[in-house]
Amino acid sequence: MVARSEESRQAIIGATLTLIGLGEDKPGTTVQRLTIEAIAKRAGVSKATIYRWWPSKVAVVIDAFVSDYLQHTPIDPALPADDALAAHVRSVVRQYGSDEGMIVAQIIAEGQYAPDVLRQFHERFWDDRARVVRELLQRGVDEGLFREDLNLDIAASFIYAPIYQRLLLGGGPLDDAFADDLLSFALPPLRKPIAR
Amino acid sequence: MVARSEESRQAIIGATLTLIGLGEDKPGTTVQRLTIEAIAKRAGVSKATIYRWWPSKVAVVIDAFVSDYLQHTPIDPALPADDALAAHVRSVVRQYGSDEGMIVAQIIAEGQYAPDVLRQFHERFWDDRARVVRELLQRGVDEGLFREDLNLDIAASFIYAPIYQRLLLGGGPLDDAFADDLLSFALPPLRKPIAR
Amino acid sequence: MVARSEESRQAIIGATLTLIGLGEDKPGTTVQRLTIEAIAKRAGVSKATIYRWWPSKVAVVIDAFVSDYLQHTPIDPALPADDALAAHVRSVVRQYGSDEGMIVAQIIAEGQYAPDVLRQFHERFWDDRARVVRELLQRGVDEGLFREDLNLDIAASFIYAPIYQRLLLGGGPLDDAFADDLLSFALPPLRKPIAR
Amino acid sequence: MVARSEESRQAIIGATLTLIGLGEDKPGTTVQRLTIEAIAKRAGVSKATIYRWWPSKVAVVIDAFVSDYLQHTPIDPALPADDALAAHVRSVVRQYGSDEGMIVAQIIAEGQYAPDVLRQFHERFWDDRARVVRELLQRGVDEGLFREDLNLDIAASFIYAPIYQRLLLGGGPLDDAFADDLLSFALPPLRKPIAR
DNA sequence: CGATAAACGAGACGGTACGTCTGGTCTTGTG
DNA sequence: CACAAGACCAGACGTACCGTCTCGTTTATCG
Repeated sequence: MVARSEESRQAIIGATLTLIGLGEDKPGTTVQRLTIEAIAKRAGVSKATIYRWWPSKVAVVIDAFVSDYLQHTPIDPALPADDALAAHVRSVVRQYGSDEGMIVAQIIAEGQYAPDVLRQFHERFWDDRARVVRELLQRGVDEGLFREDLNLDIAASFIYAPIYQRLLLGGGPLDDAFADDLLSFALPPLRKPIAR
Repeated sequence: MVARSEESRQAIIGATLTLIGLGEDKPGTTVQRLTIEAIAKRAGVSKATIYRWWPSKVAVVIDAFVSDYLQHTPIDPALPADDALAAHVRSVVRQYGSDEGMIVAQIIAEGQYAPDVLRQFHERFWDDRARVVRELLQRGVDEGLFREDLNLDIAASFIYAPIYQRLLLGGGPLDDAFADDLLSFALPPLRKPIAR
Repeated sequence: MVARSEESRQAIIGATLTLIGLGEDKPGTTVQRLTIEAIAKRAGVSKATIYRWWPSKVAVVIDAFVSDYLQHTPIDPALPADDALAAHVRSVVRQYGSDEGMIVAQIIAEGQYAPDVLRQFHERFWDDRARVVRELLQRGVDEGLFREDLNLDIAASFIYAPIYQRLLLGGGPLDDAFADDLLSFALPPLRKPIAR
Repeated sequence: MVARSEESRQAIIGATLTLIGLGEDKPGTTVQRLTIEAIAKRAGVSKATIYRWWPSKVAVVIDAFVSDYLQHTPIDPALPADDALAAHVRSVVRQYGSDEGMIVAQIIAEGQYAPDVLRQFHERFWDDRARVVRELLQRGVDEGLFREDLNLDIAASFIYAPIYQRLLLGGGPLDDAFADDLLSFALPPLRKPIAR
């Protein structure tokens, strides 16, 4: 018995990142045009080795992206919940406005054809972030900033919705101005109504 | 000079709809797996004829979908603006919950790799609907139902955002319950604050 | 009824000659790569017009070649038959060593696939020349230079054979040296044996 | 590394022979109409496999013809040189009068457009036969049958010339009568002049 | 410590589709 | 009504990848 070669794994992931334009050098294809053959060639690895360990090229892309590239957009526990949420949203928007956004968009695109890709996307991207935001919203409720009847799931999900919409459908840049528009639309209904 | 053959056009569009699962018979592939070769074969048409009139398979799909299939989700002018909006949202959600939604999702997916697909999507799907909703929102403002400082563009866009999110990212069914959640989240911030 | 357009005919023949590299300008394709479409385009003529008057592209080539290009290699009646034959052979060899030879070779090549092309070749190239040579051989017999039991048909044909062999199979240049080799091999057996 | 599949090679060569009409079954196209796609289909082989190992369809044809089909027309060392030559010529003429001749003619035809085809023809058909005939002529000289000043190259080449002429230009059948005509024309000049 | 079994590179293989090209036919409108 | 313009069907072209497979070759354990 021989253990899986960590060297090969790294080579494959590195080649993949380079090929989709996230590495040092800059070939820069799309996920659609990325081929297993190209990864194998650039990684100096046999096609069979890739097929042995990943079920599809998208799986390699997700693996590469998550394990070696993804930067987290943490939430500042020192800020009040509404400000922390605003900061988080701006950070996410900025992240999705860069090359990373394009890859995420392409992964979601591939997910339209492969349910397990979408599942992977949820497990490795979405769930963590949604949970963090849910907790933040709960904190806001606890702090008396947000209304008590808030449906955390729906709220957390809908705050992100316009970001993904713009990422996937376009219609304008993912920049700070957009983040501000988003916040000015989505924050008010979260707030506790002013006592009257 | 010889005019374009309407017969061929119909055959191509019909074959395309059938192949992606929207026709009478039910082959039912995805847009990704759909091939020009298959369309040509089923339409009894030469590949060259397709390439002559459409730049890509996605262009054929959009054309087929819009011109022969798309059902409009009209807005009832007799209802008050808020009720009309609610009815419209429920209608759109229901539409996207069906086979049509899958095709829209796949078109958007292809759009991640071809900017002009996304542009086509905007021109032939989005713009009309966004305009209609904008007008509806304006009517709501005029009727005194919605707040006067409403940014119509942003509002119209963000109302749709959760629908596309669920369509593309999953996370639950596109059904009436979802429509209600969406409305209960998105409608309140539109309303004119009750005079205090 | 409108008469056949001589203007079109000339344009088609001119375009064809140019395309196979015998015209003023020098595109220079082979007969194989020559297409009716290209002829039509360059002649400013519809494809249908060509198909109406010629059965195939090779027919156009033969027509163009024979009617507007072919140079005759006449036989000098002032010379003794053996010298006249030698001059004629040198002239033919020189002609076949040029661009014309390549076209003849290509016409013969096409003739392997179309019997009527070969027939045309005989009728419009070969028969005249063979007859002329036969007459020359007869003259040689009459003049007492050539043996009386000469089979004129066979002799005429076999004198040309090495020329076509070299034209079609290669093996060396079609130049004066070759003509001399040919003559020194083929002339002696024609001659009347020296009385012994 | 995996070795080349002899099975595939055989299938391709067999399919090719059948398609050009030399196999058991009898489709019988010409080399011109023969397509790589048809070979691949009939051989149950991928097009890529053919392209991997042969540069063109004519290369496949030559390979198939030479390696699996070509019959040698040996020279009988027991006969005197002139009789052996006559036997050889009759044998070659008979061979070229059959289906094999048609294929050879078509290969030469293709050679007009591809120099390397002609080169292959020389290397794999011509050179051997020419050498054998040269040796035979030499033997004839040694035996005192043929003249001592014979240019072996030219003589060997010119003996074949009328055969190729009739093969390629037609003008009559390649039968024994033709072989006899050829011999009665080409043999005498080879012979040593009778001492006078 | 030598056998053995997995992991690996290399790449051949049967397939499928690509987008381009040509052939030959047919249609329409113009001079 | 001959013609140009060119749309059309048919299908081959050569290329690129797919995913599977068989090769040796190379380790790393285990008997």
